[in-house]
Amino acid sequence: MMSEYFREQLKEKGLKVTPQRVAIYEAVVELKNHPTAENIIEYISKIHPNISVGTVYKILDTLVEHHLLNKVKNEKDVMRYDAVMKKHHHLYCEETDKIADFDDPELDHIISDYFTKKKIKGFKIKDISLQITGEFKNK
Amino acid sequence: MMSEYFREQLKEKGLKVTPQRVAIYEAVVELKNHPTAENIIEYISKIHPNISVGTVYKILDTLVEHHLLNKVKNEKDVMRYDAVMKKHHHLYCEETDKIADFDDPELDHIISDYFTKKKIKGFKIKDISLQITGEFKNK
DNA sequence: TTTCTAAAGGAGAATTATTATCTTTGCGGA
DNA sequence: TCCGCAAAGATAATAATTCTCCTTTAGAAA
Ligand SMILES: [Mn+2]
Ligand SMILES: [Mn+2]
Ligand SMILES: [Zn+2]
Ligand SMILES: [Zn+2]
Repeated sequence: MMSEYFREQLKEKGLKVTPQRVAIYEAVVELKNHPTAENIIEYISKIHPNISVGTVYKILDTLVEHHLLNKVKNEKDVMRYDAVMKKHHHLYCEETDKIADFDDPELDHIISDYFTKKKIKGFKIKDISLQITGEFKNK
Repeated sequence: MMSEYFREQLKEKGLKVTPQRVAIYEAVVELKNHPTAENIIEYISKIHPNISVGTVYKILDTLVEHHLLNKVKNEKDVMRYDAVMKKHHHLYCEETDKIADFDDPELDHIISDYFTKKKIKGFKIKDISLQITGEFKNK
């Protein structure tokens, strides 16, 4: 089972392993395209028909707080979630609302190199992420 | 008056020049830190005590649509606005919710160079922006 | 195993940000 | 100056999220 690691993580952080937490985490992993709370509810409603909307939000918050999930910025008024915890960038398609992961160590190296040489005065950088907007070519 | 340009722009785009539009635009320019609709309402309520909340949102939308303002992404559930239309990046402070502009043509050049050489398969890039999180050093 | 209890879930109300509707106002062309 | 339509105002509606309060349950302890 691929959620063994997740269960372990919950325990390590002193959080209870509940079927709801596991289902939500698995949903975020399964649902590509950085799902919304609504996407997650729809997805797991087959297994957990009675899961409460408030519970989903609460669990998402808890998991983000404990670094088991990430929130993904976007210009819409809906938060989206990501199970990929490794630092990475995002490709945004404005037309389709698709968000894809983009990982490029070479580029990261170039950028972090640049900022070790050229500091931003008055600002201590913790993290840099690229938002690449454009469109996915179908075919 | 510094909003002459703005008035001109409204006319060019066939939009009426109203005191509310001017006030909102000036508020976004004046209020540094990429204000929210609420910030804007508070700011202009001295001059326009009766401005309607819905009007503020509608005007902000209109101005964004006509490229006279920009929306700024952030992880909170409130949209923020920017009068700086030139492409630029943002410095985010998680602690204080401050968002500052960051402009660096040299860096932009390096990045766009990188992507002319190394394409992302299946994706047509329209724009790249950096989100730099960290903290502002107070003095 | 059974018991206990704090943590977590469920139901639904409340809140927040935003959008929509509908009426009134006023910008700006003629 | 007049007029029509775009835009503003008031307020209701919606959407996403959070809160409250009560019930359930994970998991530690007995
Ligand atoms: Mn909202
Ligand atoms: Mn919201
Ligand atoms: Zn991602
Ligand atoms: Zn800006």
